[in-house]
Amino acid sequence: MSSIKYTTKKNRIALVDCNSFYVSCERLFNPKIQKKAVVVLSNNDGCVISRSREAKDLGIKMGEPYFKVKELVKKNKVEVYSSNYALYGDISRRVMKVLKTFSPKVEIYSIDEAFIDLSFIDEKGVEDYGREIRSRVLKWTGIPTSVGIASTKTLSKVANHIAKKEKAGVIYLNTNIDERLKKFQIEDVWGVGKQLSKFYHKNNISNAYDLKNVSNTWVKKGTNVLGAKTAMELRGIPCIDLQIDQEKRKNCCVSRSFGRKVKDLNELEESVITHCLNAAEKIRADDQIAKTITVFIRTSPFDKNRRYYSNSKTIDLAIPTSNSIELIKNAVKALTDIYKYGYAYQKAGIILSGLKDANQNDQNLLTPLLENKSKKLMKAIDYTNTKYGRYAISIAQAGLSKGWKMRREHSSKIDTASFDSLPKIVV
DNA sequence: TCTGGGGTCCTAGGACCC
DNA sequence: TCTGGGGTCCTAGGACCC
Repeated sequence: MSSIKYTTKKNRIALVDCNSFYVSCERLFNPKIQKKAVVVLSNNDGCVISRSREAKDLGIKMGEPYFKVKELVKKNKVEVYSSNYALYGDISRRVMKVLKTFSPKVEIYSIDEAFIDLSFIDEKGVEDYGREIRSRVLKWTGIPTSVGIASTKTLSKVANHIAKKEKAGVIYLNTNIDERLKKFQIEDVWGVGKQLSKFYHKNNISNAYDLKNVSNTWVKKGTNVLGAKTAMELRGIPCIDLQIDQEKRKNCCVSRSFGRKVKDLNELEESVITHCLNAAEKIRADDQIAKTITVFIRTSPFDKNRRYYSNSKTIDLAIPTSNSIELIKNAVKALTDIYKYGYAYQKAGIILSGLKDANQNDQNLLTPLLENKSKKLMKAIDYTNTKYGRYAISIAQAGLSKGWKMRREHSSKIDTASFDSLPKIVV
């Protein structure tokens, strides 16, 4: 296993994970749903993606299609919310800011969780430190969290999982590790998904302890280097480094399911152009340019009565760019190539890839000339849209009707950037 | 009727070169 | 009839994550 780098230094890593994050965000601004069963739905009100403890206890599963639990929801008076990512993103930034007061080394792993290096904290004091993290985040942001602490990222994930399950708040996985791992199902291990679970079960590895005790060569042969890293980490040998500095994204995807089926090429075009505008704006905000653009469309994979069609087309851009007009031109070309008449489309999207810093684009003599021409226009559009709201300036092809737009029937309409939605206190 | 969206990393295999 | 071998680079697709 010489190919896997690891250190033998004694680490302490905490994983802080917000409890039912989206639900907790909605609860912040709505005291009435504090003790109630609450769920938050994915885009298009499609699936349940966040559940309060009470909703979990009712048997509502993560990722379950909303229409399948509608009856249950009605019967038990579950509060239902469409997702509000602007709000969750804002609260997330506040939580992360608090976490950074506890350690110089914080990896923001997702919208609702972060790894924190606590190696500098004494072993005896680390559990108390974890409790302090919980209470400060709760006090300063109102968001409840669970904290798992262990010697590797994978083990801190295990500890966090246990903390949530046992409602313990903080778990420091330091003693009786093997006993804990024996009760930890293999499919719950970080990095073990559906396929790997199947493979491990077939080979009589059914819990984390089993995986910890098989040979590295065997794991690597049967899976890949990531599988072997997971096994090593379960042994307490750190193989997955903390990623402190936020690297810029390498791809940028914007896609949506439609609120209703779409057959018409013009409507598909409108949606693709709208996605294109959003993606271009995103990468410009990071000062990036794209090398290629991919357009994809598909019909519903769940509709058994109709033939499934899914296709995508990637275009290499002659000159990498973040220019909306240029990107749209290529997107429309790609869409026309893959569009087939007669299908009821369910989703469309675009992916900008091969992203790099705009100022690195120097291999082409023409580049500065062409880029400058449009840079000012793009800047003006971005500025206006930030100041006066999304879509203040758009382009005509993006359409105005947008009959294909997604459903959002349960929005709380909370906007933390707007005074209108601040809670009112009546005295 | 109604099933999300946005990422990362790894690997196999093709293209290409000498 | 007989059609090298080894290296690099790139990409599509798969698996995983939240």
